[in-house]
Amino acid sequence: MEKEKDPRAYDPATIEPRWQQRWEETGLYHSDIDPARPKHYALTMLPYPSGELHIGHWYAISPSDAQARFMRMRGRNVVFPMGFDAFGLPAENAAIKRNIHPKHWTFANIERMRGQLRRMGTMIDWRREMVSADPAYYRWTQWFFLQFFLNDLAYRKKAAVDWCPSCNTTLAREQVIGDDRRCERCGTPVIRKELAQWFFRTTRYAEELLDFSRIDWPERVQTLQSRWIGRSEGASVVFKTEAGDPIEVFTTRPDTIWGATFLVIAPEHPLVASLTSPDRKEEVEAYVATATRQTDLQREAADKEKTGVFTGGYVVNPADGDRIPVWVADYVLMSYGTGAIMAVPAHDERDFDFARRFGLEIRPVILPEGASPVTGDRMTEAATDLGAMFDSGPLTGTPAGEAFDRTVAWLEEKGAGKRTVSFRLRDWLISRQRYWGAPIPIVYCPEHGPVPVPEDQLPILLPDDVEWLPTGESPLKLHATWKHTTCPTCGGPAERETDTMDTFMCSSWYHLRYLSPRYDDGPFDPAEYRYWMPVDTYTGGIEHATMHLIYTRFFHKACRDIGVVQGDEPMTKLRNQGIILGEDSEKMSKSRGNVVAPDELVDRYGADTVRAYLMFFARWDLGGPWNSRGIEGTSRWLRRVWSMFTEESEGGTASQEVIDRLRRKLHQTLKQVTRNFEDFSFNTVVAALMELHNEMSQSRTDGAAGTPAWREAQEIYLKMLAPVAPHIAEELWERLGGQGSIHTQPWPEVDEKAAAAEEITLVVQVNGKLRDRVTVPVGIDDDEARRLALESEGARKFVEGKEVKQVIVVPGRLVNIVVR
RNA sequence: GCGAAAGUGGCGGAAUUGGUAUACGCGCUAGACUUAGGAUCUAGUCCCGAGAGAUCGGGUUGGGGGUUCGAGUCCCCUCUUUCGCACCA
Repeated sequence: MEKEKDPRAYDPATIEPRWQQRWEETGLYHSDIDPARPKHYALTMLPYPSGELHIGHWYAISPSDAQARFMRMRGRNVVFPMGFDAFGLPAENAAIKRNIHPKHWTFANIERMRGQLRRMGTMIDWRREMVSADPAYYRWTQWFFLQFFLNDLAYRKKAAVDWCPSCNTTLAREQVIGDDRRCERCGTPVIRKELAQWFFRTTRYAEELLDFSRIDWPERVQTLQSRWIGRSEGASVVFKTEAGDPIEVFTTRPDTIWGATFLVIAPEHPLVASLTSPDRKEEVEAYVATATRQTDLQREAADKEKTGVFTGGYVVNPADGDRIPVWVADYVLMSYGTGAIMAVPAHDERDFDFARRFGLEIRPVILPEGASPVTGDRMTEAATDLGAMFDSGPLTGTPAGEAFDRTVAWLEEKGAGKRTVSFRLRDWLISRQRYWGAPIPIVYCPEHGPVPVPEDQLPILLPDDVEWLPTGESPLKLHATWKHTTCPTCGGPAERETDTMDTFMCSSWYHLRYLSPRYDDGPFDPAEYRYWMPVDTYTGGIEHATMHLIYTRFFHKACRDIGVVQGDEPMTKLRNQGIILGEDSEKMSKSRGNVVAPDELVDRYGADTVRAYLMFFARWDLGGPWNSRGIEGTSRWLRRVWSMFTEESEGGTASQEVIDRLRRKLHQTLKQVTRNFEDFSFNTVVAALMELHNEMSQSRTDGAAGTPAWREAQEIYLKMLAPVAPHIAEELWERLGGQGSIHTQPWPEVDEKAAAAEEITLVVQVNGKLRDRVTVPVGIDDDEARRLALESEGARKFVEGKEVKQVIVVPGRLVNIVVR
């Protein structure tokens, strides 16, 4: 069944490798500083070298590449770099499973993925590649850690941290996902562990991170980040224990303070022991022990009935001097606010539930508008709406709108409280008890405590000879010699920090290393920074909204304040692609067997077809299920384009009308494609090119081939096709006799005159319903349009015998006749 | 529970942002070419009704209401799906 190959047929398997090689040889995609041209930094999120590129990588990268190519043709000096986020757990897991060194596994994967990226036909400048696991890179990751340490942005603290028992490491808060608090990577429910760990002070930037006014990021990402940061305005109020110890609480409703009938503190609160009376000691300790042992999953289940225990201690409400009991309950979290709340059951649902359960007093002090007064024992639910204050001492009668401000002012005057803002965001835990990461450049000296490793001793290299089986301790700790060193301060014996850094630390600054990956005097060459930064367009998945995309913004702002970088934001414009699902509309996974392998598709259709189909098959920001039949249509289109450009055709006999129609469609398409590329609306780019191809085919049938207009259409067509399908466009450009590479051609200019129609179809409506269409000259005046509409046959049938009340003329579009 | 996004033919989707709904592609139907077709080409293809026919009428953007000369688009209510957060004081 072997079929004879037609030598004239479109054969991507031949032309694609040929052009890839030629582009590489000529350095077509090298981008260097050029002060004469406006720069454009196009960045797409770097892949993790997991083995090979899957279709999701192609979906993220190839449209981003097309957009970058478009910007280049529009006259920008575009840099489109690529690298590998090469540290991380999968390398260790693979190493354990296959008994190969994580380094070998990782770098073999990188080699393979580089080849795939080349095969994709990307405009990557490979001279700028960075690999985060390369000592030349992580030397500077460690350097950044030192800058943070020296500027009080990194600190070590013993705290209850999230621990993944499967990955055997701590996780940042952001890496714990879902209602059942699972590990972001492996899905195992996390547990709590008390450990001394390194943190970055991300919370110091909480307020600034909420400001998106300088960047063009999707609303969705802004919302996700804002909610993650979780800003609440309120007041901190100090209650005093009978022993005189202050207990600070945070409340968003200071106006309800006269209704506070008890206080609740978290089981981990430092004052639990001192508040507990001897007779309650046993019960309180038992409760605290249980609460601590429980996972957060069990503790934070929202529908769980509230538990708690009375400490036997009391505090004084600073508002009215009332003595109120202190309870311990796990519905109060040590990690938010101050770990203590004033409970106002009348006006807070959680406090209401708790008070009902334990028979505590419910004392209403706010009357929401329209509500009628009730006593506490008759309330069926908390009245959480704002309202006028009553039974509130000197502030009784304060209306809803002023309640908050006046109470805070009153408390401030008394020295009992002040206005504060609380954030949900927590500091970033960066310690990991794993081998395959950048070692934290700290030495512990018995004399001097944690001492930073001097800059000139970086990088702290990872040793190759380790046992990387996870034990819960860092593998570096178990190495015979690695951790033993001397104190940089006193020269005495000391031990290295054996934890490594979260890989999100590596990916927080990779866009800077691309600028000068071999630079030795700093993390990046300042001259390159000045020219290229900030990133103009950043593309990648939305799943990083509250992880990488918060970290990298924090990192940039922190570095700005240290004086390492300039500007307030690292990435000006962000665009997210959606997710490609399997053909069964389920998430792709090996176990489901619904994985689409891009290499097989390239073998069968060629990279250009795969690129074009990925741009065409769905809205880029939404993604959707794969359709293996759909790609045939895109393949067919490129084959037809090939034929249209390569087949000899008679022509030159076309009428002026045919020529005009061709040029109109051509320039209208150019206008649309330009706009769609700017908007990342890739599916309509391809659709428009298909439409224009159809029009050109028709024109050729009508004798347009061989005319100057045909030649113009061919050239513009290829230029518009070039970002989408770079190989076929380049090949056909050469065959057409084009000068140089098509990828360095300027983007064509729209001929507005050609695009404008001489005649338009005027829609005639009667009472808003389409009744006729009339062809009219383009500049027709309203009166004439009205006359033609009223005379049109289609309209007359519906107007006859009725009174014309009104005629609406939308110039160039339609006439609507309103009758009764 | 809170928040966000989406709902358009058999399917993926388009609609210049309030002005011809269903572009483009898949699939399907018929035909041509062919030893053959899961290749290629041509024509057709939202639904209902009438007509031999060209055509003609009616309906249609999850559902219901509203604003407007005119609504897929704006407003209100509602349903469904997806995602994010979830005892955050």
